Amino acid sequence: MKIASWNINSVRARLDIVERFLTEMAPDILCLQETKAENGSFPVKAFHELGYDHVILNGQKMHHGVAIVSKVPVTEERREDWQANGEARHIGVRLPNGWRLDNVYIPAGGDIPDREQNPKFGQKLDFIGRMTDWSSTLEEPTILVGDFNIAPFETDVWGHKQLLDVVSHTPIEVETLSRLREAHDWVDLGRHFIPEPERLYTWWSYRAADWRASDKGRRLDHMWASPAVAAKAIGHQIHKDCRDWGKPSDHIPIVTEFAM
DNA sequence: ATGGCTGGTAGAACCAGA
Repeated sequence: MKIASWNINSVRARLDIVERFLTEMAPDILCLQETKAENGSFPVKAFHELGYDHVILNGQKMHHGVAIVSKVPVTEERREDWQANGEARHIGVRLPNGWRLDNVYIPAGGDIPDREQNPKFGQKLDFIGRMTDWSSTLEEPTILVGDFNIAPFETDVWGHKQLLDVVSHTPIEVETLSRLREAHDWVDLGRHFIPEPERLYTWWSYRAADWRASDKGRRLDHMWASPAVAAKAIGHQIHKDCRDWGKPSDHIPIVTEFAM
C-alpha cells in the first residue's frame, strides 16, 4: 500500500502533472493540500478515470483546501477545524484495515514570528496546540500526513542560522512541533528512512532563478505514523523530479509504502 | 537579494503563500 502526500498549489492549475504522477508512481492513495478549489469545482472525474474512485474533499473558495483520492475504499471520518476559524485544512478517513489517515495543511503563519505583531503566527502555534490535544488522546493506529509548514531539524533547511528568525524554522515552532510529535510518540517517517545528517527538502521557492542550483530548500512536508503503523513502513521516497514537471508546484510529493 | 514567482479572483500597481 503506497500512500502519497503533495501540496499541489491548485489542483486545477496542475491537473496535468497530478495525472502524470498518479500514472507513473501509481500510489494507492494521494493526499493533496492547497487544492484551492471548492468541492463543486474539484476535478473529480479526472481522478475517477485514473481509477481513484474514492474522492474525499474538504475545499473552500480561493485558499487552502485538502483532498484524499484513493483506489481503495476509504470512508470519511471527520474534518477538524484546528484553527477554529472555518478554514479547510483537514480531512480524515478510515482505511480498509482500520487504520486512520489524516491529511492536514498547517497554516504558514505569516511573515513575522511574533504573536503580538502577527496574529497568523499565533494561529499557527494554536493550530498545532489543538493537534497536540487530539494526538494525546488518539489511541488508534494512524498515519498523519501533509504540509506542516515547519522544517524541524538543522538539516531540514538550506541554512539553519540564516533561517532561525524565518517562519517555518524558528525555535518556538520547532519546539511546538516537537510537543506534537511527543503527544502520540509519532514516528517521523521521512527521517526514519533518511536520517540526519543527510539534507532533506520537500519545498523550493518559486523565486529562485535556478531552484536546483541554489538549492535553498526546506523540509515542510511530512508523514508521521503511530509506532505500530511505522513498524509496517517498508519504504519512503521523495520525488524531486516533480519540481521540474511542466508548471510545477513549489512542493514535491512524498510517498511511504506500507506492508498491510 | 525577505524577494527575483505563482494562482485565484476580481476586474486592484489585490491577496496569500513561506
